[in-house]
Amino acid sequence: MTIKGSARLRGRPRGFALEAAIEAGQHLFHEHGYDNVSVAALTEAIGITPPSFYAAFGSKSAFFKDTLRLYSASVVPLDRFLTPSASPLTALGDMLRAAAHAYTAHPQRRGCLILEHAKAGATDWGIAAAQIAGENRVKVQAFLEAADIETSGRIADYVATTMLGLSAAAREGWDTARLLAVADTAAGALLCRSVP
Amino acid sequence: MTIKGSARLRGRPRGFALEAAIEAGQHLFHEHGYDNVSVAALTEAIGITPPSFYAAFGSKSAFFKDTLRLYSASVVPLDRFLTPSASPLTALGDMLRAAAHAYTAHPQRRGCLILEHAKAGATDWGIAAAQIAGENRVKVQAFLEAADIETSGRIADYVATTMLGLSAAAREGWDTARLLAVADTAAGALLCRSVP
DNA sequence: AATATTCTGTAATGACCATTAAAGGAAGTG
DNA sequence: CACTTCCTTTAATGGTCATTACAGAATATT
Repeated sequence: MTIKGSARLRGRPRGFALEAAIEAGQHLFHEHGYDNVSVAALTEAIGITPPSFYAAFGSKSAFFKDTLRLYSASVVPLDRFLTPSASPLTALGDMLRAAAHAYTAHPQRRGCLILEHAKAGATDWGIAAAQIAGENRVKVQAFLEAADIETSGRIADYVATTMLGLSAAAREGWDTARLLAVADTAAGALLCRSVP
Repeated sequence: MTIKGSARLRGRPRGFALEAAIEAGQHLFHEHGYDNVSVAALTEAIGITPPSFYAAFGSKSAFFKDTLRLYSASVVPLDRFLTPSASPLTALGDMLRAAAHAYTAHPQRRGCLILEHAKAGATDWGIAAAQIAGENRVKVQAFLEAADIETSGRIADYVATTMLGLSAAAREGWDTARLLAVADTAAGALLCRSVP
């Protein structure tokens, strides 16, 4: 019944797959939010008991950070859009449109797992989410600076705010078409008077 | 020690002011969010004990709805901007700039109390917040339709999303200048290619 | 086979949560 | 003054929460 074989380990083998457990937790956190997901709900979804959960992941917040890592590595392909191919501002518009799609792709799990957890106060899991969000904003700004775009900070802030708005609107239940129209409008704003 | 005299009432008079209590609760909810404010914290801030709280307000969520009403009646002067004075799109831009200011006016209590609570799942307090947010969006759209602006729904959605983004960015700690620059960019987008 | 090591299950821990039962206090009405 | 009505206080209620002792089970090493 062993599943993941990094092998070489001594004692009783783990009876469940780490990655599948993290994915199940990611889905729960994404749908309901950190505070509304209990450890009991997590262990039931994974199919294990609390001691197995704590032996494998340490704590609820540490497990949440694992799901954050999996999410940012798999769901948000930021670097796919930040390539020096076409016009940089067009690329950002495409990124906004992709976000509009991604944030409404699954009827549950609306919005962005990272952004929706980045406003929590001083909790360590909120800080972790805010840090990833900040790193992504820095990537956007660096991408603009590399393309010699003036007011890169201002445009990066505008894009980041629009992503926050799209994520929040998705969580309020807006459908793909409405979010896509908003992304189109924002993308047009980038092209129109980007350096006022 | 009676404070508010609606008089005419029979029994022992209430030992605290209703409105001051609601304002204190509004500040706590705004700073920490509904779930992170316990009834114990509320009663301590007000200076009363739980039974007085429940006798006066019924429940925590009913009290929160009271704070929502006070907030939307006092803090968000939406109708101030939706007057048929200048250009409608300019008015919306001014509204966005005012939001950027309001959402960062108090170092605690960042963002919009209503918008930040409008994404909660099926809780009655979340539904109440979402309803107020929806009503405000309808007001914006009606304002645009009254001015014979085409694609009023699309523009209302763009403005609503921008407000959501501004509120979320404020909660992440952005200062007034950054939010104001974002609002300027969004306001420019409204004027530039509003009917694409 | 013996032992060390790691996982798993049952069941509990203490903390906090929203809410309330019961009794006493303060005002009005008769 | 007697009585009703409403507020306030103390102290509890049952529930859920994240986390963990403890004992048993499964694997590796010796």
